[in-house]
Amino acid sequence: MKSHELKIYNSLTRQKEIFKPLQEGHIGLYVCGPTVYNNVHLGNCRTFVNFDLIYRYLLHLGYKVRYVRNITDAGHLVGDVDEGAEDKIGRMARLEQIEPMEIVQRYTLDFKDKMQKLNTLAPSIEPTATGHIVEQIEMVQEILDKGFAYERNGSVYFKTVEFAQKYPYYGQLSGKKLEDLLETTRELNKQDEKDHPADFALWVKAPKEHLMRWNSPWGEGFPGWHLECSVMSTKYLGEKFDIHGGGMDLQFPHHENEIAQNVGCCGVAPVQYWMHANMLNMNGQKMSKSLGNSVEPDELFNGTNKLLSKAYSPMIVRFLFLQSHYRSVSDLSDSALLAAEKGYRRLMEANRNLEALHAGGSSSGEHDKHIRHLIKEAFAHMDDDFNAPRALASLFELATEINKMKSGDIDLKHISGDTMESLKNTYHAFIFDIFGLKDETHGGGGNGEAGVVDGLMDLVIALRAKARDNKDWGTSDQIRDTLQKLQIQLKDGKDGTSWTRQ
RNA sequence: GGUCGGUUGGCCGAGUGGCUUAGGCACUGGUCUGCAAAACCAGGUACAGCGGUUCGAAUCCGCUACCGACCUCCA
Repeated sequence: MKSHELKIYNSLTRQKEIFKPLQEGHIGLYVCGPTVYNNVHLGNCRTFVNFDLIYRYLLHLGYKVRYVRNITDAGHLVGDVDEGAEDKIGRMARLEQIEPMEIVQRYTLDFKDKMQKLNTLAPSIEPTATGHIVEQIEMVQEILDKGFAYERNGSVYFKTVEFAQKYPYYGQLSGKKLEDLLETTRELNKQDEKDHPADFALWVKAPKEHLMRWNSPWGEGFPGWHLECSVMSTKYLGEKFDIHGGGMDLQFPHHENEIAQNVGCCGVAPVQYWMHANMLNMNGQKMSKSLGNSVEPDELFNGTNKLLSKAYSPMIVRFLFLQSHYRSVSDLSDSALLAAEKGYRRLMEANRNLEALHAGGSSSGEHDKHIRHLIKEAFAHMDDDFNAPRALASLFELATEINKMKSGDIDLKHISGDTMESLKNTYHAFIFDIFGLKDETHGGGGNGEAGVVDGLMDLVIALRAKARDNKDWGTSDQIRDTLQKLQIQLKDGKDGTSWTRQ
């Protein structure tokens, strides 16, 4: 365990707090995952990359983390329960005339594919709502037993108002007052069977045409959307656990209701630190199909969208996400992606330059001190509510130092071996372990071909060097131009030629 | 309408009371180079508007304008 003082912004208290796990050295982390009724939304990707960063940093600090991220494959409705709401997955299944579980399978695979491309670590557990119907029914029963729910025509609703009167919790997370909620909620319409508009469904009676249905003590139905997270976090992380995350838009009502369910069932507030990741815009506006500024992850990776001038690899997208803080709105645009690509390449280049450097002397001068300071600073920024953009800025300042060492502007004699080693460790840890980036500017595209490509390139570069020694510019340029067409760029420097993929 | 958040230089994006030159991209100058590209080094521009608190505010308070989120099960 590293001795860091980690601060986390807690949505519940609206301030940064020093992080203390419930159990020394262990962390329970729950993140609300996707509803698999469609290709994963790019904004959703940002949220999961942000929590991947958080997960990775906690691991880096030496914590044992149990990271649970659910997959919602039932219960998430389109429209309003009272007006013939339809399950999102059931709806897609009906439209495409296939089984709901085919929808679930298709989009779960899509989701995992994108998560893998973005180099996120797999969670420890990825439970599904349909895999926990029994547990959900049990929790509904417990809440009924505690008196915080009522059955009505085969559905079960949570008594929000009574709950709010007994416990001080309701509205705390989202900063809402129940009176305001009641005031602004629509008039009760005649079909509404709930006692209060703020009551929400724990179990919903399935209409005749509803595809996804299970038996329960209250008849055939399906679980309310908020319930699965309460059930699965409790089952895998306990009644109280450390961190619960999700997108900002889940804060209300999803997370607020989740707390109510947990407290109503178990009598304790479930979460120590609530964390919410902010939204992703496209060209300054919310990404939406109606605005015509929607971009799918695949379109981004393939460059098949009108709003983009070219394809951007997943690592560039990940880098872009790292450049803004998780609690800030981030704006995606073609120019932002182009800028991210350049920045990403500069960072990777600096890292390769660093790897080729060898530790210098014993004396330590001004630059040695500066480098040590920047290293310390980079970690301090991560400790301050996972401030990746600031940590990244420190790495870029170190990049300048690295490049100066390479060019000889900084004499390696004035850099101690310890500092050099610490610098290499820091760079490696940040880029690959914490930021979760991969160097796509070199190598053979996986499959263990990197070594072969490197060897071939060494050969080609050596042959070209020979031609250049003979002033055979024709051959030299032929090699350079042919490689360029293969997206490989040769870079003639003072101390030989290097190359990168474009 | 209610609640909450935001408005930083050409663009993106950090920063919450006094030096942060934040950083990235773009731009300009230079270095390197057979030519070129790339790379590297160096440099400038900002804190929505008005008023207040303070010795001192991008940072705190108030008002105005604009943008956004949630409230209506899009992360």
